[in-house]
Parts: sequence; C-alpha cells; structure tokens
Amino acid sequence: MHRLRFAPSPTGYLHVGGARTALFNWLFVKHYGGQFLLRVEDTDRARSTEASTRAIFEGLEWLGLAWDEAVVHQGANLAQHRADAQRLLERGAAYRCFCTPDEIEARRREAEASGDAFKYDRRCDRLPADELARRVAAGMPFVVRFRVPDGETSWDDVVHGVITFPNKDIEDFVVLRSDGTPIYNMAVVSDDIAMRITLVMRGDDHISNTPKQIMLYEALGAALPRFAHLPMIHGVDGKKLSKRHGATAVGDYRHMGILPQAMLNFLALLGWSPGNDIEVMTVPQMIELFSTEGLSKKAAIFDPKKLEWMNGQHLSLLASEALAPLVTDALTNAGLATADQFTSKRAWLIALIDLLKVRSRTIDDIVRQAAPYLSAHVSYDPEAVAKQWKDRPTTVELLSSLRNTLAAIEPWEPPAMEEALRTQAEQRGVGAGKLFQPLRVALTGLTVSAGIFDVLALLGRDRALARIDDALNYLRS
RNA sequence: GGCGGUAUCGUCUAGGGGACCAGGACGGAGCCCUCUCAAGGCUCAAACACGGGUUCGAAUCCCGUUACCGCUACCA
Repeated sequence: MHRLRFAPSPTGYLHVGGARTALFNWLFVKHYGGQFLLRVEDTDRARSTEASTRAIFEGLEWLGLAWDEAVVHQGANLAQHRADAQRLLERGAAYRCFCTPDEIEARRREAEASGDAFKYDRRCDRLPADELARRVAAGMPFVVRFRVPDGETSWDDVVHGVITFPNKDIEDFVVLRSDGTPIYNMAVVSDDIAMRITLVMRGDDHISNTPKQIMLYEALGAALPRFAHLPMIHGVDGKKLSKRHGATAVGDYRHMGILPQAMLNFLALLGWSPGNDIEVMTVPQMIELFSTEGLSKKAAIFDPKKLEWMNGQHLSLLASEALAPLVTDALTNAGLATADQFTSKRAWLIALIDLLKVRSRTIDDIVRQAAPYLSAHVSYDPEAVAKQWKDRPTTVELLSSLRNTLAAIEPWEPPAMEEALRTQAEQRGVGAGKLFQPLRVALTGLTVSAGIFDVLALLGRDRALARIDDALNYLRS
C-alpha cells in the first residue's frame, strides 16, 4: 500500500507550489491507491504560526485535497527524533561534536579566504576516549553529527532516474542541536519512518537533502522509501515565485473567483502532462489519467493568463445551478445583492448566470457584469453615451419609438422581440445594430452586454421600459 | 567556488533513433459567425541552447560548453 505525505512548514499561506506538490501526492494516491497524509513541519518555532497552519488547512480543503488519518505535527514528535538520534549515537553512526558555532564559523571563513570549500574536519570524532568521557561528564554542550560513510549514495528517482552523490562531498552534518532539538533532515527521516511513508514526493529543491536522508535511513536500519522530485514553479521572470509576482497563495485565487477544479487542473499541467493533447480535465479525469510517466523534470513558469482561460473552461463546464451558490456569495460580498433576494427568483438567477458565464473567466467577472441586472438604475458609461447617443434628438426619437414597440410586444419573449425590432429596423431602412446599440446603452449603460433580447427578457418588461424612460429623461435634460 | 539538477515556440507542453521541413494549448495577429462583448470555428507568426561524437539516420543516445535553478546552516 502506498503511503505519501505532504509536509508543508506553516510559515505562510498555502503557496501554489506547495499546492501543486500536495496535488501530485494526492493524485498519486487516488490513482494508484494508498493514503495521503499531512504533516505540518512546525519545528521552526520562530517562523511557524498557528494562523499559517490554519491557512494551509483551508487551502487544502478549498482545493478538495482531503488527507487521510490525523494531521501529524512534527513538533510533537521531538522525543522520537531525539531517540532516533540517540540510536545513531549508540550504533556509532554519529558522534558528539563539541565545536562551537563560533569556532566552526571562524574555520569556514578561513577556508573560504584561502579559496577552499569548507567541510567539517571531523576533529571531534578523533577525540580520545578519556577526553570524550571527561567532556561528557563535565556537561560540555555538544551537537550530534552524523558520520558520513565512504562511498557514494544514489537512488532511482521516480522523475529523474538514477541520481548519485559522492559521499566525500557531503560533510558530517548535524542531526541534533546542542539544545537537543533535531535538525530538519533528522526530523523528516524520523517522521517518515514513523509514518511508514513509501514514496517521498516533494520539490526538487530537496534533491541535495536526499543523500543525507538516505544515509540516515540506512544507519537507522529502516527500509528506504522511493523518492520523486518534482520540478519547481517559477514566476513570469523565471525566478522563484514570490510576492513580487503578485498572487502566489491559493487563497488569492479563490478570492479572485477562480474555481478550485480549475486551479487543480492548471496546477496539474505544471509539471505533468497526460499526453494526447488533453488540457481541460475534471478532477475524476485527472485521477484517472494521472501517471508518474507524465511527470516533467523542468521547472515551469506560472502563467496567470492560462489559469484564467482554464477557469473559463471550467466555468462553462459547470451547470449554472452548481455555480449559483458561488455567484450569490460573491454578489453578496460585493454588496450587489443579498442571498435571500434570490430565494424567490432562483430561475431568474440561473438565467442570469447562463447569460454571463460564457463571457466570464472568473466568478468575479460574472459579478462585474451582473450589476445592470440587479440595480434599480444604471449609470451611463461616458464613452457609451458619446458613441451611441451622439445625436440626442435622434436618439430620443428612436428610443421613444422603441419603447412603444416594446410596450406592445406579446408575449415578452425573445422571438417576439426580435421580430418586432427587426421589422422596425427594416422600416427605418437601417441595420439592426443601429437600434440595438443605443437601446443597449439605455438598458445597461454599456456598449457591451449579452444579446439584446436576452437582456430585455431578463430585465422584464416593466424594468426595461423604466430604463428607457430613465434614458429619455437623461437625454432630455 | 564545490556538488547536484534542468535545457523543444514568449509561456505550459507532445515527442522516448526514421511516422517531425517538430504536434496541441495559453497568449498574439487575422478571418468567419454576429445586434455589441464573449464563446465557438478557421488561418497565420512563433521552438529542438551551442559544439562534438555514436548511427545509414538524432529533438530523441553519449560527451563537453553555455545558461538557468537548487543545495552547500546548531533554517525548513
């Protein structure tokens, strides 16, 4: 049984890069079977916050990436980490190092000054037994260093294939600080063993940690998991994604009106390809199609434009009924409507969404376009007025005439409207657009909207006529 | 600096020796549809980093170079 885990450190919001890593872990488990676990790596007390932990949970929940079993808090496993480090010491795989940070730093500077790469010289490992005993007895502070064995360390990475590191390039790294707390690599390995993780899938910035971790597994006598190192996600400038690139937290996109399934679909395509030129997928399709074969090695650049397009695709994939709650929420938040406003007008709301979603890429786009249909009056876009109501007397005459025609239409439905209005255009010897555009401005205040008959239908006869009256008043004043 | 990783259109990618004068998608340009805006359809511009090999044949394999990224902490 596969057991994978997503292990974010709660030092900020759920980042798109983290979300993508979580997604691939989740997809793997959903496709191949197994458990998807969540571990919060909160051992950096200085940077970890409760708020961040909550934000990560919320982000994952919003995306629908549900985890199995209870969340593991790394900070709670300190005793286990320490015990594992102690075992390392007992087995002779690690040793006590009494060098102080200042001493190490001084030697490092010295080495750099002479152009050499610094590597801990293992001097404390050569301490005579009696001296070692004396220092321990005297209670001298020490860190525990792992004694890197000779040879080389390699593994068959699921995405990169075989990667090999000569051990001589790895120094005896610290596994336990002088205060007895574990260093990252120790904590990770200890936890992954305890959680019985079978596949460690994470960002490829961890590639160089991997040989150290493998050595730890081996020294601890634990079975090795497999490793899969996913490529990073960069900003448009090719640099590591940061706040400078604008929205990088998944929550930001949620608030911009992006659908979670679109976010997932977009993220999935960053570093993975199902092949066959498939792009737009539902979540079940992604699970079905997911394969480690399609994983890419190359860092990808986050393109918000394509995300928006993707969202538009998912918007049209979704039934307006399903969109309704999201739209009402957004409308409410925008102060354009109240939820109970729609309880009696559900069919009307659905019709409105039908009209708007095809010309929207986000929920927010829908909200922006909804204003003319919800408010009592419209405000006229100056450019629209300038362009479509250029000659006021003519426009007044036209709108008045249109008003009369509209008032007599029966039933109040698009086919009847279309016939009446087109007939009128013919009688006037002008193209239909000459009527529709000025009318559109009267109805919506804008030169762009859904088809004019749909707008009329949605507005209802009374409001449509009232809008025309408003326009007439405006034009005469 | 050392070590590791990566390298196909601006971007995401297909491609795993001949099917490729390199396919799809986003974005861009244009056309069609059309009451406007979208959506949709069609068309165009746009890439195998460079240099050596291997091979009858390389985007695909190997080696260098270059560029970029990551790690190089008593951070995670």
